[in-house]
Amino acid sequence: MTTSRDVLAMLSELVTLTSLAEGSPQSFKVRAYEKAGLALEADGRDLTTLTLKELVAVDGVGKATASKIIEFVETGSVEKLDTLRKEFPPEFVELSRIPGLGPKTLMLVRSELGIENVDQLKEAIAEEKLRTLPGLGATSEAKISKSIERLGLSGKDRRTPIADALPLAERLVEDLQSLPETVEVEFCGSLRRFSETIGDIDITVASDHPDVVMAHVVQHNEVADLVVNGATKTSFLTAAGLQVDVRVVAPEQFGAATLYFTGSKAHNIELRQRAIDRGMLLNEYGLMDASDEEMDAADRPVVASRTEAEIYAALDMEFVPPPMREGTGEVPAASGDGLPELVQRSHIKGDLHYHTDRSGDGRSSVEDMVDVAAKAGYDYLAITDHGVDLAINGSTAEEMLEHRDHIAEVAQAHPDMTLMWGCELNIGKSGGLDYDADFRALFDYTVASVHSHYDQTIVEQTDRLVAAIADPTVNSIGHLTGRYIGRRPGIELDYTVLIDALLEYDVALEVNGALQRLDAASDVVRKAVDRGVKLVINTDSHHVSELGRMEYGVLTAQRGWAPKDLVVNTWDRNRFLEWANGRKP
DNA sequence: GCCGTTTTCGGCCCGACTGTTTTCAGTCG
Repeated sequence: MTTSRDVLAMLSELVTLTSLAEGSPQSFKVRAYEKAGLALEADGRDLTTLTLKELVAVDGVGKATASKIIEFVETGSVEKLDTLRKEFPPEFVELSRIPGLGPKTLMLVRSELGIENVDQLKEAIAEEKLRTLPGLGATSEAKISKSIERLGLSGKDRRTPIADALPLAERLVEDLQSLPETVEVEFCGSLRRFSETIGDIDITVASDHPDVVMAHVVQHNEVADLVVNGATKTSFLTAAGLQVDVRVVAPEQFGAATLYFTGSKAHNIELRQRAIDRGMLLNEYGLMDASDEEMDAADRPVVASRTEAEIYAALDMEFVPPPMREGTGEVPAASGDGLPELVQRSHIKGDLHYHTDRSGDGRSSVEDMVDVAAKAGYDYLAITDHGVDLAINGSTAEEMLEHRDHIAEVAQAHPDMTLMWGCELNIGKSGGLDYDADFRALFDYTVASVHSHYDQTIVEQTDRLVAAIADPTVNSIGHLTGRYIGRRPGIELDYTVLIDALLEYDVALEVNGALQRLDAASDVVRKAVDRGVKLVINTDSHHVSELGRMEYGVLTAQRGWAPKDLVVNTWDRNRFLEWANGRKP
């Protein structure tokens, strides 16, 4: 059966192969496919059910792309794609993954040397044949040779989980900040947009002394291999094969630079188009008045450049928070009807998925966990240690009752905070939950989550979740798919059915702030938000050091366009408690 | 391939770095 994901994969392959055929990834045809793919992904509807007319109605999708999608859904293949596949077999396409080897050079080595795969390319390099081609020399040959060696270890399509990239980026920013010549530093790119996997780390430095900053970067102990080293830009690979790009700009250009390097590419293109429509030019150095076309680019009067906020304002737009900058409707929204009132970290009034050492995997005492929550300024807190079904980590009914008394004691020391005795229920293979229904009903608050049986069909998994959602003792669904980003994919679900159930039973969907999880994922959050599903942002803390995850959960929710009012733990205490008690049998 | 207060053609975001040239093409983001 063809799915939306298959359609998007088909378009993605069309992008790859067409950029070879056109000789440039910047070709307008390639960009058109790319744009159509992004637009359809953001659309969220089941692409296999849309008519030609409905497809063409999507901004960025024309008749040609729409016809290909219909052809694909009806026949399982696309003639144009089949033709391209014959021209560019997989082993040849594999060559395009080599960094530094673009479509032009690729077609040159194919036509001149008959190279069709990596082995033949290696052979040609060994025989020093590449350097004989026009535009190439011994240096290029050596560079390509090196790129082949690290193929798969680094480069174009290797993604790093955010949990690995964020700590490194924070260390690098801190290090660069310590230079006296540095005015400001920020990591940008997909990391700042809080994408769950990162292609490379982009760092923008504001300084009047780019030479000092570049010299400092080159000698940094994280540098395993220098890729690029210019006057204002240095790129290097870490020992783990992650690429880091550092760019230096003048302090008065910092806003334009961070805006540009944060992207996304699609967001930037829309902003630049908006600038052009207003007789201006937007690049990484600023927003310039371009009404005098004769004028040298360098002489154009700067309209805004110091901060991102000034640039958005000069483009007659609301400020767009980085997590929303994906080119999925945020530019028109920020220029017209307005962005939603996004949830912010400062709105959060409580954590509702929170462990203590009552759980086998908890590592801090009730006293300490409650203490740090109180210091974080929360009005309410649900202690949700594991239920009995999670054998190693869970607690029996008797242990849970003792735990309740313990929590009540600790609560006396925190009169300003409502402390709830809760539970993280385990969703069994077919949707069963811990204890019996009467006992479950005793808890002040529950979060139900999947911890096992990851290998069932999408229908079985969806049924299992719906069964849990329908149970009147369940307040929320925790880490929806059980994924670990980059390590374990998580269960597959029918989101239409899932969202219907969440709405019907008024159960909140968790956005789990653990960096390895960020579950529900931002695209699922956006689907849920569109339908008005209630959300809850939690840390799933198991230790007093993990409360910072709330920020990560908030950023993920922002990527899903989550408005404050749909997030139940932004509500004041009475409103929240009324909702939480609403389902009690 | 897509799009249209210049609507069926002629535009389409913008710049740094590198290696090869000696003014620029290719690649990348």
